[in-house]
Amino acid sequence: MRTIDKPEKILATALRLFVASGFHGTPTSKIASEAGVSNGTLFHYFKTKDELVVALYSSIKAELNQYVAAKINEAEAVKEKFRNLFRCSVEWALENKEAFYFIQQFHFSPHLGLVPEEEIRKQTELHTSLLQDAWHAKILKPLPVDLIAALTGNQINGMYQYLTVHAVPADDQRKLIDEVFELTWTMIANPETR
Amino acid sequence: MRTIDKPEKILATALRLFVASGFHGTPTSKIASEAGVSNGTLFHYFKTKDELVVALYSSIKAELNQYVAAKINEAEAVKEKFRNLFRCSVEWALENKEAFYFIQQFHFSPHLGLVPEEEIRKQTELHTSLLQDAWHAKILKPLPVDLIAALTGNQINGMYQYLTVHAVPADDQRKLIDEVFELTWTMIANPETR
DNA sequence: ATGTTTGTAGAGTGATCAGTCAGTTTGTGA
DNA sequence: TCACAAACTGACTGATCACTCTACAAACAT
Repeated sequence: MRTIDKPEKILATALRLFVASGFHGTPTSKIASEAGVSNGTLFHYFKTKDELVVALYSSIKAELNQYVAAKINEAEAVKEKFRNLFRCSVEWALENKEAFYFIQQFHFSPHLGLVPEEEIRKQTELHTSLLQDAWHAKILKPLPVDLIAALTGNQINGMYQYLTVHAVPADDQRKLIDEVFELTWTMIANPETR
Repeated sequence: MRTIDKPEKILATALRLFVASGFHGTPTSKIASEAGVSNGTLFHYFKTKDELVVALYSSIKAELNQYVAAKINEAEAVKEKFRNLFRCSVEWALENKEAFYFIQQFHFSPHLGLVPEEEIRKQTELHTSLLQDAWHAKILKPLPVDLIAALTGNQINGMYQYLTVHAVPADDQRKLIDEVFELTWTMIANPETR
């Protein structure tokens, strides 16, 4: 039982290879060898390749959620919470480009259907509860909550996409992110409530 | 030379299967048989599987562009053009869900790198020229054009995502799309210019 | 008619890959 | 010290797949 972290090493290697060549494009044998484990070991920890893919998705989502949740709770006011959510998500995405890319890749793949309903709910709980609260407090425009969720989620994607293809100095980057957040907030916030 | 439209039949079948099972998840043999052609015929028209995937992407993009371009030119004012662009894109996506899903799937796959630079430019020409014009006329906020492009593009995705999971009556749908467009426009338009 | 090109078929092939298995090593508890 | 389990190995396998090849048929040209 020499293992320090074989499953994690496998997941990390799989992430790198999946992003480079796609799920089906990367053989399990390559994942195993590049992770420094044998073929058998990989299947010892993950019964099937699909299970590996899903496990990778879940672990990445969990990490992202943990990261964001911590920062959100630092804030008091709802708007601050949203700002932190926006900021953190973008920053995390920029610091974990492969992981963020993988999430999107996974989202547009048949593997998404393999994730149990309950897990999906858990993963989105943070966002939904925040949105629900804000909506009930009439802080948001009278639009469907799910629509607001979809729009804000995609604002993050847009911000991320721009910053990945256009290198921007760190200072300007922060400013830009906050600027775009303000635009987003104006878009979804009810101007009548203060 | 019995062919009526075998290449198109192949592309249509490939689209359906790719969306259902992913690129690598669908064998060329299945595409051929479900399209009603032989295995050899498929490779007669498309030298490799990758070429088929890229050809499918190009044809879909071309179709979308043609559809949108026609409607944009109906409008005079810049804002109307943007509105038509937004409306059409969402409507096309809803009427061609598989195709729109495929575009995204393709975008987050290694195949994207196989599309020649020039083709990509052609495909985005419509959007970029429209944005460039608006930006030079100072109609838009003083933000990088590419950022505005990324944000608006993702607004369309968000709108599409919401409407695919929440069935909405056609009338309400139109209203909602226009409402979200107004929000988007407020977000990117320079309030000082009329 | 005759040759040539183009379209179509489908059996065949070599390579690849997910997953297995029989066996070895390493740690653990009595 | 020994028994037992869990971790680990890598050769192996059966299936699958992208792509080829040979053969034939239809259209067209001369």
